[in-house]
Amino acid sequence: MSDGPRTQTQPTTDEARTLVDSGLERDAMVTLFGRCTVDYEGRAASTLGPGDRLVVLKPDGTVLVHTDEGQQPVNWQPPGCSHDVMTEGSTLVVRSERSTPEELLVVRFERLDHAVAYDGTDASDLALTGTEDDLRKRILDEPSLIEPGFEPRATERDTPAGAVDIFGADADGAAVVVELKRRRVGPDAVGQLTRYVDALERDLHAGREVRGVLVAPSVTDRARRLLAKRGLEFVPLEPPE
Amino acid sequence: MSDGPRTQTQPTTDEARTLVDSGLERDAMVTLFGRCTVDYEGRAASTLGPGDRLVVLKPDGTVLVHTDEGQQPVNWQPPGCSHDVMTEGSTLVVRSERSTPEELLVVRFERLDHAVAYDGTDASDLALTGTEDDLRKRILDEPSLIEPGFEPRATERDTPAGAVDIFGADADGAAVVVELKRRRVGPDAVGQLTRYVDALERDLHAGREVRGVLVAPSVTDRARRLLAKRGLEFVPLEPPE
DNA sequence: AGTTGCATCTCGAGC
DNA sequence: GCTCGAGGTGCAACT
Repeated sequence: MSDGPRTQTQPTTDEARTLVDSGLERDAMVTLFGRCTVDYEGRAASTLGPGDRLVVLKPDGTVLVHTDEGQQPVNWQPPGCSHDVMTEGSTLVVRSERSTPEELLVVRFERLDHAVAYDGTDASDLALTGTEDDLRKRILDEPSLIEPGFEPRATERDTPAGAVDIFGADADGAAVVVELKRRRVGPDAVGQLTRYVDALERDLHAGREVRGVLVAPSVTDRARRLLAKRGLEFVPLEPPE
Repeated sequence: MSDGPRTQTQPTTDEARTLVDSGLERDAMVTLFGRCTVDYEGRAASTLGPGDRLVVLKPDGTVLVHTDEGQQPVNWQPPGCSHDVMTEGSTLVVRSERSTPEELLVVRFERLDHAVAYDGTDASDLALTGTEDDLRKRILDEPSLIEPGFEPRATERDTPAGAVDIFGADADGAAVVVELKRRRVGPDAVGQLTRYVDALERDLHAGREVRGVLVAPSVTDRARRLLAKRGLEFVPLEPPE
């Protein structure tokens, strides 16, 4: 059963520090809301002036600093950090640090409105459909979706340029490289397919043609032009469901 | 100044619905915590069984569903959605919907532990250094970092394959394409540079050599081999700060 | 609204 | 630990 969350409204810094410390100690998720500044240094470096934000501390070492806009946190720290909460006078300070790479995030609360520690468990896994893997299964199940006579020979076949999604042969026995994308593609996907085709043409007997087929729901104009210039093909196909 | 957040512990569904509705009405950030299931359908589709999660609703239409692990939300909705909160018996239900593309997220709370509406403002912008743009400025400031005699002629020069980061000439007057990356690069960056070099070699007088230079802190083995095979060059350089 | 490429991308799988 | 590519990527800039 649940006790409900430990919550404090307009707490003193000492009260809040205790709530955060004990919360993280027992693997709770902790949220803080108030006016704060944020400094980050690591792979890049940033500063953020004062503003009202929601700060989420997870027991796995994650930190998220969310403003009232946008899906992405304005600042963050990935899982694996060690959180450290302290007081500097009447200021609550959260330091989250990790190594490899060395990164430090510091949040300083000029004003703290609210602190909560949430205890909970989550045993469920997300079930997601409509991925590139679903598209691959669809093709392996019905190879003629690529073209009549297409025969898959390998998935994730390795080349000096990386792993090919599907490698196979056409009705004439020619090698075919298939690159899959779950959504409309641009020039980057053409570059990827090009790399694979080039690598296999060098790997296999010189002179043997290797066909390259891009499979996606659709392509942009520029991508279509690049495909044509490189002699590559496009098959429109969507992931199932 | 601040009244402090409106907060409810173990609220009834009606109480919570009112708090969420009025909170979003006045552009507050709203958080809910409890045992819930999540269903999503749009660019893909997903289901998530019951578990304890933190749900964040932003006034710009963002939804975030966070478990106690990971930096990324297990489910979400981007800005621009319209939130709808309702009750199904004793169950609180949040529906967030948008168009282009058509997407729907539904969160159903079997048990609701806590609801908060946070009022706040944030006028500060993030100041970030160490980006690719900083690296570009560094090179334009001191072109000899590429090589003695290098002269930048254009940034973001357009080609049929996309825009080139820096286009210039070497001491002999030969065309040089520079591709910048703020961090260690793999085969994808080589493919990108290859596309640009190929495009420019066709655009400029045939026969004129176009050099391709990848600028990054470092490259992977595979990327280095691909560079060599394509006759491209690498200059190790990091963004400033 | 569509395109293009960056991102402190994150994440998982493979090695 | 590093490498590589997918992602419901998000996001800004530009057309």
